[in-house]
Amino acid sequence: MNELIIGKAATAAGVGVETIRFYERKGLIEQPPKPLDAGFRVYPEETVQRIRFIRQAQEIGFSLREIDELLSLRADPAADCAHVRERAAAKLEEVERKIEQLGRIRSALNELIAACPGRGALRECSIMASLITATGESAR
Amino acid sequence: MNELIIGKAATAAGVGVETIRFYERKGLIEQPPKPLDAGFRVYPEETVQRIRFIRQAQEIGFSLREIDELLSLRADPAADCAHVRERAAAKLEEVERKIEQLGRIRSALNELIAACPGRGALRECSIMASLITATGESAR
DNA sequence: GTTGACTCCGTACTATGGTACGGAGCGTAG
DNA sequence: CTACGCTCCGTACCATAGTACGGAGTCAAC
Repeated sequence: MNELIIGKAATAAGVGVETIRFYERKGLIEQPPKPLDAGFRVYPEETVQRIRFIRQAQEIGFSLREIDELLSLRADPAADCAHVRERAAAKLEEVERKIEQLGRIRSALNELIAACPGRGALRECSIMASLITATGESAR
Repeated sequence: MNELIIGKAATAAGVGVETIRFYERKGLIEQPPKPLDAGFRVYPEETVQRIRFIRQAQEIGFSLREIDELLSLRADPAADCAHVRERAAAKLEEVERKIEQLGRIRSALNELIAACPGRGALRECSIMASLITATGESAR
């Protein structure tokens, strides 16, 4: 059969088997029930998506705890909408701060690359210098 | 005197004294020389900037090792320009990937907030759902 | 000239996010 | 029907990024 047992799910998601089990222990993903007739657990495709999301969210600086918070944000008609909205707005602000900081680093990198055009005349320039000029911050 | 000894530098940078020492051990910041006449080390203002940068870079998912790499990127006329350029370009790509992923999460959060407008009619909707529709990804 | 706050330095401990290991059970191919 | 690969589960170990602690020295104020 071609069912998504743990090893295949892991491969599909680009992680190791142990990582999936670790996320299960942490409550980040749900452990599928063990078939009653005693066999191996089968994972839904959605779990693979979920793991991929977890990894990407980690890359941009969210901890597993924060990722869990993100993932459990859901606008359910039955749930407390205002509360969800509030948390989503807070996360949104956080995300926007990150985007801004990344934008600054991007500018600094671009400046650095421009200052060092393969070969030719070049002002001396470091990331820190670019960042300081980029943010307009100086002696204080 | 109002010199930037470690405690003041730490306060100014928003970290603990131990964190500064830790970064020194890791080579992320330079330990200022101890005054010959035996006293406390004095930190330049630049170190405070540097620590602030380190913290911000951490928030967006760079490890200390990567931050060290970022910080040591400098276009020095005397240095190997092509090599610096190459590493800067690689970092830039990484930064751009992060910005994209953050953008997707931002859209998903906005969608979630829109789906849950304080009170009223609402489609059920989770971050994962938003992300999947946002990225156009589906069954596969 | 001693007290109190702080530095200095080494070592130890902590939390997070995994990774490795080992014994027992399951399942399919030959 | 058995050998091999995989699952299952627990426990142990690891790297990263700090945080805490303790004893000795320093500085500044009273």
